[in-house]
Amino acid sequence: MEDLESETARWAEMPSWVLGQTAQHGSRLVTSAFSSVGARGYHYRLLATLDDFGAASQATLGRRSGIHLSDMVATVNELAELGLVDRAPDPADRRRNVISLTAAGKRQLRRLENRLAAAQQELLAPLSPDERRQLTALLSTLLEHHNRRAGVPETRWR
Amino acid sequence: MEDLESETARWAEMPSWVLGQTAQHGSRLVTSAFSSVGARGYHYRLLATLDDFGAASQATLGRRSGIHLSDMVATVNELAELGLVDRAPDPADRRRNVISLTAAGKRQLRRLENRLAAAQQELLAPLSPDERRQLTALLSTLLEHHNRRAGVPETRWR
DNA sequence: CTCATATCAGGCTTACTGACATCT
DNA sequence: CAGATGTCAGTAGGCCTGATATGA
Repeated sequence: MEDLESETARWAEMPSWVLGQTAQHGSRLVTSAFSSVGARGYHYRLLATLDDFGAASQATLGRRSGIHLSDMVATVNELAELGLVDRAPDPADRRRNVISLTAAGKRQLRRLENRLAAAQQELLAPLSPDERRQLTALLSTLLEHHNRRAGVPETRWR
Repeated sequence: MEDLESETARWAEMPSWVLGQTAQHGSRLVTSAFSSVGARGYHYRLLATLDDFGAASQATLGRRSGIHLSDMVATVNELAELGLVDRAPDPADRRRNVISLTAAGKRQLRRLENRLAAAQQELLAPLSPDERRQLTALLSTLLEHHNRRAGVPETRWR
């Protein structure tokens, strides 16, 4: 028999494709989880960074969160307008703004983490606990390898 | 000791994050592989679809390749301008354009597949053959599950 | 009339580039 | 002076929504 059954596109077998498509599903789940409370990825990352490391300048937050300085501006604008963070001039360095988490911001962060956790469950639903460990282990190996090659600075402090 | 070693952002442990970041590395590799011969993802997908299933209308190609009709226009424009595909009116149905692969298009497709294969190797470099199989198996399980839930029509013929 | 086809205009998110004025 | 900081404008790719004109 020939290949009468080539129902599948040839690229559908490429690891990069399977990886990318799966990641897209994950991304969709997370994005819609966030947007259900009026947030997007950058919002969560910035709020979580503030909660983890405390108030800081935008440049520092950018280094800690991996969000570009140029995108940081808009992100802080949006969160500040929602009252989730506070932007105040740094008296010690007049170039800087000190961004801090508000009480409302903390509450929103809690909500986002709940939604995020639920999204993880949904994403991994078809896998057993053991398979989940295998998957994240394999992915982590790849990620670490490529992060090193690309010289990605983990999380930086200053 | 407290958590002096929380060098890692909290979201860095989320499966969706590890998955997404890894996919991004894969995407980067593939994108740069394609762009090294002046192409992008949609170009490859359309050329491969034409090679697999033969000439067809843009609407059909959209269904087969998963490329949106609205993006199909631009993709065909670009490929036609490069002489990689041919766009001709369908005498049987004056609404349709029949898109076909040219000899140059076939050559470009060969190039793209070579680059793509190399990118796969680079992406999976740190994994053993066995680990690669495990990874793609796990990812495929997830992908199939979520594709079903989302009602993704595999590859369609007409 | 309804449906399919092709087109155009636009949006979205993440990531990133460059320019700029300001301050250290 | 070099360097850091914040801001603004704009790009790219992939995905998607909508409106439109045409023809089956």
